[in-house]
Formats: sequence, C-alpha cells, structure tokens
Amino acid sequence: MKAQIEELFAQALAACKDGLLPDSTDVPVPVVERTRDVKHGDFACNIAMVLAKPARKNPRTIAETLVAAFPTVDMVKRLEIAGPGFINVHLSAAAYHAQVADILRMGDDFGTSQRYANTRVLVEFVSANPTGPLHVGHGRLAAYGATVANLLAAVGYGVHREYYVNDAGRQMDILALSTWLRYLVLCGEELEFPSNGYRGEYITRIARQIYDQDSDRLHRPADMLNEDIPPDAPTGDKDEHIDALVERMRHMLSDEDYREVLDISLASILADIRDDLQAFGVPIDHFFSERTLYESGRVDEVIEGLEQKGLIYRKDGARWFRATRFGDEKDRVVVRENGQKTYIASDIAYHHDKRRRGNDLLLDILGSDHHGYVARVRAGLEAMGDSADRLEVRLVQFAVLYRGGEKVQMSTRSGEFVTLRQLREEVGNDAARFFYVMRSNDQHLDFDLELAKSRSNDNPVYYIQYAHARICSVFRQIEDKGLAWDQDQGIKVLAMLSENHEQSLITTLSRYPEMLMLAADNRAPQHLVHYLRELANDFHTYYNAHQFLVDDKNLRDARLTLIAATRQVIRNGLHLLGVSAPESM
RNA sequence: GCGCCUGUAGCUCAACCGGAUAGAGCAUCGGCCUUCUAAGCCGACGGUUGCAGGUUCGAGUCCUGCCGGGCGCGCCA
Repeated sequence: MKAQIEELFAQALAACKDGLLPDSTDVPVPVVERTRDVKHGDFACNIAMVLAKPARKNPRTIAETLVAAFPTVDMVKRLEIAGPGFINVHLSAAAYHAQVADILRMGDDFGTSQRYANTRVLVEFVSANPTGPLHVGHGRLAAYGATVANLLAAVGYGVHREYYVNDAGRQMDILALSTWLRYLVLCGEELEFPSNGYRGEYITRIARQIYDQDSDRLHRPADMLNEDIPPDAPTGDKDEHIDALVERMRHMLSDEDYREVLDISLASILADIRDDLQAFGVPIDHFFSERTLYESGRVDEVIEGLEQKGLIYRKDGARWFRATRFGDEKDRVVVRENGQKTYIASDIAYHHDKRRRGNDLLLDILGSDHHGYVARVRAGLEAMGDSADRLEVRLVQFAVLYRGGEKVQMSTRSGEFVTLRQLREEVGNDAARFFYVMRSNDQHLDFDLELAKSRSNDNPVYYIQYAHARICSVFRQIEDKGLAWDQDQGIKVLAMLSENHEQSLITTLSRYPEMLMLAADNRAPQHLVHYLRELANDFHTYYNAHQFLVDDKNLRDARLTLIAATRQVIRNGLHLLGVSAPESM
C-alpha cells in the first residue's frame, strides 16, 4: 500500500517537475508515511517541503502543483494540503477491503516481497567457541540471527545461515587438555586443575565417555605431567602454566591419541550445540569449520596474497598486516613469533571465502564485545581487493537475567542457570525467542524470568498468542451454533464493517507488509514484536466491543472474514519470530 | 586516555533513518464476566526527551561540548 502511494507521488512529480525544478537538481524519491492522526488522512507526504529549497518556491504552491498532477486512481479518495505543505492522502474504503481479501488469498505468503530477490546474503551468527554449551548470551545471538534471517528471506533475499566453528588454535588445545586431565582423575590420578582450563561438568562427562571407550589406554602418571611446569596463578602466570601443560600433554601422548581426545571433545560439544539450536528452532545451513581453512591452504593463500601486495611486514619476529591502511586503529599480527597464525588470518580467509561462494552481502551477527574486531575484518576484506561495504556487522548487546527484580548472577559456580538449555526449559522456547528480540539489538536487554514465565496479561507473548487462540475458538463454534461462514460473501460485504474498532483493525492489518520491509531493512525484529502487540490489542478491543457470531448473515460473514485475516497475519508474524501460534490456550 | 553503543513517564521500552498534539506496557487508582476464552476490555494519573549551545520551515531524532551508564582497546578467539 505504502509503496503504491509512493509510486503515485513519483508519477505526479515526474509529470510536473519541469515546471517546478531547475534542470540541474536531482529529483528526490518521494517518501510517504502513515499519519499519526486520522484527521490527516491515511498517508502523508512531505515532498513539497523537501522541494521548497531547490525549487525556490513556497511549499504549499508546490503541493498544489503536485496535487493537480496526481494520477486519478480508485484507491485514493482525495488529497488535501495541510500545515506547512504536507500532502495528505485519504484512501477509499475499497482500498482497505482489497487488503483484507489479499491477506486471505495469499495466506502464509501475505506480507512477503521479492524486492531483494537478486541478492544473496550469508548470515553468520552464534559462532560460539566450541568449548562448552551455549549460554544465555549466545541465546540472544541465536534468536536475533534466526529472526533477522527469516525477515530477510521474507523480503526476497537468498539467505544462507552459517555458524563459524572456531575449531583451530589454542583454545582447542586447552579443551583437549581439560578433558584429558578429567580423564586422568578417572584413572585414579590426583592433580590440580589449571585455573585457565575448562572446568564445566560437561568436560567430565566427555572424559568418562573416553574412559568407557578406551579404559586406561591414555593413562599417564600425573607426576610426569607436572614436572618442571611453571606455577599457575596466583603465584605464576596462568597462560604460561596451561601452555606448558598442553605442550607436555602432546609430548606424553601420540599424535593420534592427542587428536582423539581433541576430536571427541569437540564432536561432543558441537553435537550438543547443534541439538540445542535445533530445539530452539534456529536452523543452521552450515557449520563452517575454521580448521578446514588451514587444511585447504586458504589461510596461507590469504597471507601470501597480502604479502604480494606489500601489506605484510616483519617486526619483533612476527608478521604484521598493515590494517591501518584500511582504517583500523592498529596493524595486526597475522603470524606470531612462534609461527602460529592468529585468528585474524583465518577470519580474513573465512570472509574472503564467504564472498567467493557468491554471496553479495555478508551479515555478521556478533556479541557487542567483538566490536573491536569489525575494523580488522573489514580491513582484511578490503586488502583482499573486496569492497568493505559488502560486510555488514550487527552487534548484539548482552542480556541480563532478572528473577523477581533481582539480577541473576551468571557465574558457573553459583548454580544459577547459565546455559541456553536451562533457560529454554524454565521459560519455554516461545517466551525465550520472543523476549530475546523484543528490544533493539544495540540495546541492553533486561530479561525478566518471572515475566517470561507468567501466564498473565503482563506477558506479551501470551497476549499475542491468546488473540490467535481466541479467533480459532470463534471459528470452532460456528458449527456448534448451527451457523456457517462464507468467506467469498464476507469479502463482498466488507463495507458493512463501519465500526471504529473494525476500521482500526483493518488499518493495522494493511500495515503489515510495510512493517515487514522496515524490520528487514533495519535488521530490527523488534518492529515485528511491537506490531504484533498492537494488532493483538486491536483485536482484543474489538472482541470485547462486538459480537462476531451475530444473526445478520452478511455482517457475520464480514466480521468473520476480518478476524480470519487477523488470524492469518498473527500467524505469519509469529512464524517469522519462531514463536508458535496455538489454536487453543 | 582513545573507540563503539547508550541516556525519553516511578520501572521496562516505542516513536516508521528530520515531520503535525512524544506513545505503549508495568506499577498506582476506578470500572466491566446470564453474550464467541477475564491469559481480555474501558477509564484516570503520570514528561523541561541527561545538561548547554548550534544547524532549519520544523529536532527525542542531525552537529559540537559537558555529565552519567555499558562494552572494547593482546604475538587470546
């Protein structure tokens, strides 16, 4: 609807621009918006005021010219010029009735568009290090990323959802070490667990799995392990301590055995993450392994490529990438003094690879603590000859859990829940998905557990689902009451819906497509959340004010048609959010 | 210290990339179930949009400065 009006304004402007504007000026694209006050009609356009300056004319005079040139169409009832030069558009009732018919005709597809049908976007999200289960912070990344991906698909993008698995580097060694140490304990050894190791209970479970499989085949004496290892914190350096332990472990085990411990640990954790995401309704098309970038030589290729462009130099025994040439605040080490490549090298290779796979846009969804990282990757892409604006990054602020007004401490020790799985079990998937995307991604999120669980009018999830269930309930009773609903007839007699509540509901329904476009363009699922709340509110108000199953057959058909359309739009919206639309509650 | 985000009603947040009288929910107070689900509805109360300037027809929105909050600033990922 909005797009149609904008098109009409564009036509009007094209028809009269020669008399209005000096030849040299660029013709702006007219933008319309919904009016806030019904007195101002349905849509308003400020183009006359925008043109006032370049045209050197009074905005109201320009408005008059535009109105005169405006195409005559059925959907527009009349135009009026108001205030400093707004052109207000009043639509015909038929235009709205056509929207209701569209909703029922298009069904699950209503609201979608093909605007970006020629653009392929790769949405990378979650990408939590595979060193433990997903926690509640990752939950927000998962919910936000999944919903944004749905929104992008709804406006036509070819969407590929990807999880980057950081399965290379030091943290994997520390993971293998952590598992092995727990395994040694199962073999009867006594030892101090390094302060920098992964100490979650899941590590012990993996260790037990290895023990069950291999018995004490990988058992080595703890004395040998600890001999001449520099002290742990607080007296020593915890990084030196654990790195030395890793090195000793690799010395004590064969390469195959070391790899086995690592691979079993990694596979177990990844399997858990996959299950968790799947259960959360977050589909991932591809788990992309960082390790494969090394194994295929991609990382070396990238470093070589940068080298050839003169963008690598040596300093202090390390090799540095001249990131400052591309707007980063410092140059970055890509190969350490010890010959190990840093994560930056593989990240550049990864993003380069994503582009080579034919993606037009790379959308990275990252925790806000990664913002320093953005300039690096962008610099890397540009250095590889790509355009920096192919990469778009959305940072997601952390969620803070509250229980009854009290902040939930999220330490592993406190026993309060920390994992996404625990959160889902406590509040349910629907509430979790909804609450996570309720606020803008760059806004801190207060996640109120009691509210998310409450089955009351305070809870916006239930409020919306309840509207859906109520409509379903009405339809279930048609037959019980010996009545019938004729949808085609209902569409014909929509003009009978003259109540304010009905007008308001129809208007809200008609906004759905433009709201979806807005939410997708801004990567802002909270627009959809707010919209659905408003739609549910319009419906509940209507429900309380008027009876649907009335004696007058035409009026009944019209009203049922309207609420059927409402049900459809609620369903579509909830579906994009990954929230269920229950038929009864 | 530098960089990014942020500051709107008592609380949690909206305000459609500058538009017309800044809106919801919660909380508080008062109403509505012999009628399709009260997980609902209606009404009241509540504001110098952190502060000070600037840009223009017009600023919560853009610019500058100050004040407060969050996150980052590794040869970790």
